[in-house]
Amino acid sequence: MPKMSDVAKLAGVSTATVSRVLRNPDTVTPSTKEKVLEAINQLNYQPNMLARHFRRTETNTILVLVPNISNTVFSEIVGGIEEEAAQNGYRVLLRNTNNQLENEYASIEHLKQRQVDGMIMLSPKLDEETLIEISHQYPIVLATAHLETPTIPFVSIDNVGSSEKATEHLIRLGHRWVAHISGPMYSLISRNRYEGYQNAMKKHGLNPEDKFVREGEFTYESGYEHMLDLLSQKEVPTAVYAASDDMAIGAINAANELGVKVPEDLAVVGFDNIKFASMFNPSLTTIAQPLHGMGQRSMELLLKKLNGEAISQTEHVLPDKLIIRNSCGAKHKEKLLPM
Amino acid sequence: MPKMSDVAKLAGVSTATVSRVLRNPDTVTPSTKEKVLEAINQLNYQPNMLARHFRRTETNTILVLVPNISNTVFSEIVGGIEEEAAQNGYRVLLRNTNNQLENEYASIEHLKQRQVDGMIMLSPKLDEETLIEISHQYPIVLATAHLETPTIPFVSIDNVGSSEKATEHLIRLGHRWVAHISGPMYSLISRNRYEGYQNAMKKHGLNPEDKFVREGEFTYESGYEHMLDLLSQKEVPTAVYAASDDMAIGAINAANELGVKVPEDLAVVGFDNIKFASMFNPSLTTIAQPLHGMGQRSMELLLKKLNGEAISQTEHVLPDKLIIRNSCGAKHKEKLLPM
DNA sequence: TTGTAAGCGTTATCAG
DNA sequence: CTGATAACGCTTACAA
Repeated sequence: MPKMSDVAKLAGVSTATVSRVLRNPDTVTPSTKEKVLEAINQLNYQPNMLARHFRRTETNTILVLVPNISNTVFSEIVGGIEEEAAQNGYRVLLRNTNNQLENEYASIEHLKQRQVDGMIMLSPKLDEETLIEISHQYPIVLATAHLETPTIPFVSIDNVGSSEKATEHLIRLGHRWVAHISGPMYSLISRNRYEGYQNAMKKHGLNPEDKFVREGEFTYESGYEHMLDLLSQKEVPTAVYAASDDMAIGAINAANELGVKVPEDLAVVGFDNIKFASMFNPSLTTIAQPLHGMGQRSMELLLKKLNGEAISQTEHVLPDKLIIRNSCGAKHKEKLLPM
Repeated sequence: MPKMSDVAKLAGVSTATVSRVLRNPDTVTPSTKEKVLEAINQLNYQPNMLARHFRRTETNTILVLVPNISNTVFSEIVGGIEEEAAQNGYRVLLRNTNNQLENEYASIEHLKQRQVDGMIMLSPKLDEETLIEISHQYPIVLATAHLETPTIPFVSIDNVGSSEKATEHLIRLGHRWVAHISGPMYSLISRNRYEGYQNAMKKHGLNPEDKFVREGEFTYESGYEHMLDLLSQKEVPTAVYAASDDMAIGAINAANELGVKVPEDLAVVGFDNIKFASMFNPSLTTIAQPLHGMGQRSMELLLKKLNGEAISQTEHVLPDKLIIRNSCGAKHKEKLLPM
């Protein structure tokens, strides 16, 4: 494995010059640059990044913490991050936390030990205090996350508003008994989506009764179980808004299991617009987040942090969109109720 | 940021001793070890991994190349890898190739530049020659891949046999016109699965006609398109075996689109047992690969390579399983035809 | 514009 | 069992 001194020797220059050719080519005379490049070629020299990183205490690599790599929501965000990173000479490495808080915490080690220069956390589960503490020491950005006190840059959508929109869509289709299967309440996102649901209900003079609200875990299984439960009551909802597509699909399958037809007997709206949402039968009406754009924006913010630029705005709320497909029954109806 | 020399000074020992406490605690007297640990604690010292890695020319990190992080097949394999890696003090970083050959090739840089010690490639697209060349220089292992010449350790299932099993299952349900939507033929896996399909057909005296075979790309869209095409012919298959669940789901939706009921009018079998296979309507009959186990095994093999142990066996074929659900119609039939 | 030389923080070798 | 010291390969003042 040839080293820089080998190249220097062959080119008849000093290692300093070789280093300059590699990192500041403009500060070197074309003719010597030529010689050096030729030597590099001849020896098939590759800089030892371990040495370079050590010397410069930086890696040009960022870490993305993904709760669950099999969730298309996250993989699309990662796509946006990678694009922006590549354009700026950064590498992206992913770490799957498997939704384990401990893994999330453990990944700070990568930063502490300087394996990566910065980190983007997708839907972090760590408490706000801990996050702020980390952010105090290392460049981090959050995505699909929301903070009470936006001291750390984060990228998100308006979860309250989008939830309101989703719920209102069901109400305008004539439903009065709209149920909600929420995400876990320890997550601010879940609380926000719940809040949006409540807002919409109240706005239309409906009472968001406890018997129609269930706290799920964003998973298929929890959607399934809670729907079985909701449908086993004396009074049964005619519509349900689930805070994730996985839960919405679970809910639909539970309804089918009980002979309740979707969307005829039960209208369903999900959240996320995962890849499977359009493939499922019935196709899912859902809220789409601008995932790619969210990834890009997060990386832009992280780049600013890495370059020591000031970040004037920490709260980045991007626009979402209600995508109407078949599960809500809108395509069966002639028209919606007025707003 | 305290360094080792700070700890040494505080503990009244040399840096060599501190280093020993950290890496070979048994070679140090308990009492001095105590002192050192206390100093470490007091200073909240964290070793600088960049320096350590540089010095030792190793990172204790491996890279997993994933074609598509949103494919549950891969995420489960990664789960197995991570488990095995963690037990052996290794970190796992992922890199999404997005199915781009160029990204796959580019990721060799991580190895060249020593950012990681080794690599596991999931379903690599690079040609065998290139792979062997890489393997000659760096520790790599392949998973869900198959080589003509098994010079590189790889973990796989018996794609021919499992395909045969899937096709035969349809034949035993009484189908004679069984179509096959394959993966791309540049991939050996696809060719193997196609071979299995052919074997089963011939074994039962059926002619695997070209008009019933289509080359897809493992994607939902390709399954959808090819099924539309298959069903638009004069003679129409009554069963289809798709080489991936994504394609099988696409095929089912295409059939539905044309008013062809699954499984009543068309029996479908997929491959992979992705998470959605059981959630879909109808639930998918499919071949399940022991994904977690495959991940584990790949990491075991990579560990051997990293430790310089000899690998006696390079070909690792794990057992698969046919999972019978609703899409094949077996649950409607009284009994299967004899083998 | 180029070269010299001093580190970066850790580990490994060799004495003691 | 412990300490002194020389690397590891690269970058970067500083000097020429």
